[in-house]
Formats: sequence, C-alpha cells, structure tokens
Amino acid sequence: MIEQRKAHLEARARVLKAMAHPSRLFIIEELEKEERCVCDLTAMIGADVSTVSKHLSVLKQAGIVLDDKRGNQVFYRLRVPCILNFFGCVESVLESRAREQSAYLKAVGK
Amino acid sequence: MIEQRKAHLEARARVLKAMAHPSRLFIIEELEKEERCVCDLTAMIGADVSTVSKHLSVLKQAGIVLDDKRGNQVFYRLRVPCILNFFGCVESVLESRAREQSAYLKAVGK
DNA sequence: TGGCCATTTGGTTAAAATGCCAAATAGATG
DNA sequence: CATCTATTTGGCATTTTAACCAAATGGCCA
Repeated sequence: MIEQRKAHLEARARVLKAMAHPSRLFIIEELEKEERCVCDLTAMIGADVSTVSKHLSVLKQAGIVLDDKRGNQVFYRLRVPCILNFFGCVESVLESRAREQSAYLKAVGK
Repeated sequence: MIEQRKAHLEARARVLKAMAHPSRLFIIEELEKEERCVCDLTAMIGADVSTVSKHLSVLKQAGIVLDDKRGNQVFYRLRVPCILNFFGCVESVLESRAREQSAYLKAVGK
C-alpha cells in the first residue's frame, strides 16, 4: 500500500473511530440542533460527567467539535455541519440488512 | 435517552466501528472498484492472511460486504454501493482541520 | 478569601480490538 | 487418495477503550 494513501486512510479511520460510539453519536446529533454545555449533554446521556467530558474530548481531538468556555460552563458545537447527511450510507447499510432479515423471516414463515 | 433511540445509535455505531480501521477502509475503497478475493486484498495490504480474513469478517458481520465462494477462493463485494459518497463529510472534517492548522502555521510565520 | 459550581484529569479495572502464528477446513488437482 | 492452495478459526500477547470514582482546576459570587 502506498505510504501517502496509508496516511490518508489512517486519518479517515481516526475520524470514524471518534464517531463510533453511541454516546458520541448522540452528542453529534444533539449538536446538530444547537450548541450544548457539558452539563446538558451529561443529563441527557445519563452517565458520569467525567465520562461525557472524555467523550467530548475524543470528538474535539478528532476535529469534530469545537469548545467555547463561557463563565464556568463549556459549550460545544460541531465544527462541520454535514453530519446528518453523512449518515445516509450508514442507514443504507442498516436498511439493507433489515430488509434481508425480514425477507428471511418471511421465508421461514415467521 | 429514549430506549429506541439508544438502540438506533448503537446500530449506527456498530457500522461505523466496523469501518474505523485503515485496512478496512482500504478494503472498502478497493471493493468499490470491483470485487476481490482474499488473496488479492492480502497482497495489497501486506499483512498476514489471517489478519485480512478477520477484517473481512468484521465488515461482513456489520453488513458492509457480502462474500461469494467460487472454487477455492472467496470473493468479497460491497453490499451497498454508496460508500464513496459517504466520505464527503469525513473529508470535510479533515479539510477543516487542515485549513486551521495551515492558518496557524502562517500566523506564526512558518 | 472561602466556598460553590462546572468541567477536566488521573487512577483503576474490565472489556474489546489487533495482529501474528499455528492448526483446521474446503476445494481443486495430480 | 495425497497433496496443494485459499481461507477461516483458535489461541495468545499486547494495546486500546470505556466507565466510574476521586481529586484537581478554573470561574463566580457572597
């Protein structure tokens, strides 16, 4: 594999890896609507604050979100606005599998 | 977090996680062009066959690829054809960071 | 300043991912 | 049938992730 291509694939993989967690996807979806402080997100997710803070740190590290400290709160927002669109294909994968499974169930008469 | 939404986020996360590895992204890109046997992919990636086989198994498990045994070879192809399109946003994230970093370098006179 | 609030960081533990080797499996072929 | 090739599976060592608790940090306000 060519070195430059490898580097590019690694960069992409890092972004995907950062997104590949239910809580982090939740955060991304919420930030699509509006910016949020850590406390809001923590309440919505229902995990320890430190856990949520670390998820946010992963997203920030990957360049997916930006943070903005105001008073004693920190507000997060998406760096790039296209994430919803981004999921078209993930959904296609899920739907494709769902269709196949329901066809199977039908075939075995369930 | 609502139970149904949680399940949906978990399903999405599983797909993303399956994609979030350089070798698996490489496989996806190659399969976009044409189907490939394990031996081809192994040669291109340059890892142990068993390693590549396990990567393929991850992608299959996630519903991203399909396999087809012909003779003593197994050919893999994408289950869903939209992956290239899927990367528009990942690229946006990468470009956004790149722009920011180069602006920084410029600012400090490098 | 002292204390409160929001957030981050460090530490620990458990679980999952990665990669290789070796062995098992399945098909093709002499 | 013996054997070769392609692929998968099992086992193992190492690394990475994830979650919580506890402690540290930073800003606000009495």
